Amino acid sequence: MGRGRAPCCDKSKVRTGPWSTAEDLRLINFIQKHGHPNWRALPKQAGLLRCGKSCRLRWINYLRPDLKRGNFTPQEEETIIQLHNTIGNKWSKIAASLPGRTDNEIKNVWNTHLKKRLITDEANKHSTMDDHSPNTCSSNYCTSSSSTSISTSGDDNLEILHCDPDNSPKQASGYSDNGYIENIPSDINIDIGVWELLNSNINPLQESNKTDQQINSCGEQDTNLSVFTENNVDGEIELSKWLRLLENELGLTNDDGDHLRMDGQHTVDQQITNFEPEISPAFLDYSPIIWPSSPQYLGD
DNA sequence: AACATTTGCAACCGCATCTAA
DNA sequence: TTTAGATGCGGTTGCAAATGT
Repeated sequence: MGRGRAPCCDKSKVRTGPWSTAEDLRLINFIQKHGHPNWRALPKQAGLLRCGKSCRLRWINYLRPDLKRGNFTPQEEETIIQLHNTIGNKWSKIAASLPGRTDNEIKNVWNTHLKKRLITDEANKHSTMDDHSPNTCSSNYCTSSSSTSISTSGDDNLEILHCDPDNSPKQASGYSDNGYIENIPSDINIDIGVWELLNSNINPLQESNKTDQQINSCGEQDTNLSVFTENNVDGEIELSKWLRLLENELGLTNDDGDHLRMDGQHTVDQQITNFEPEISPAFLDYSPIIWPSSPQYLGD
């Protein structure tokens, strides 16, 4: 161990920053097909202009199908507090005790909520000892500035992965200055679509006249992306077609099938098109998926 | 309404550790 | 056993959204 550390990649040749929908789909597609035996080689094999570490992080923290989403339950928070009290900042160890949660997520929750809450509770305890006033700040996420209570539903907020309009993302904003879309309409729910599409049972290309249902944000129409299977020899072609369907759903193409930026302008990204011309440059560049993973995107 | 500040979290960085040749 | 590359991990940062003034 302890060799001189070689750069993990040539930073000038990789993309950084938020992942686009197409990048996510391409990563998902590749891992579904091939797994991830070698993260370093994966970006090139998958046609992604990303560092292997970035791909790994994206998959582990965001795209893995077994991830839980939504707020932490009081039980989970209690587990984190107890384990942190025992082993400290061993986030991966703590995450191992919380199935579906990532070390990064736990770290963020600790730093943004739990640590502050413990400090507040400690302060309250001391003040209570002074004036014997009841501690009214026992609810979760009750910080000094607000009292956003979290859902305590028994199914750990898994409802957000289904078609619950009340829990759909209220807004997802991108970076208009960089060409990212300004807003994703809340009724698109791309977050739901991806995994439901991946897990569903009807080949979209055999059922191509059912586009509306296939890419339906609610995923109520069962679909099967056979493009994601090893056995499909035309997988890449089918994937391209499927991505086009998805682009249509997202409004990334016009009626003629031309690729559009979300602002309606045509666009070309030569770097990306060099990899796979079938994939819309607009799609690769201008549509970051915003998953409903954070309380701010959830309904009241 | 406009601006400033705070919050929350995805993503990045770099060191530690693991693994295979 | 040594070495180099790959992966894991924890700290930190950047930025959009939320909130306050």
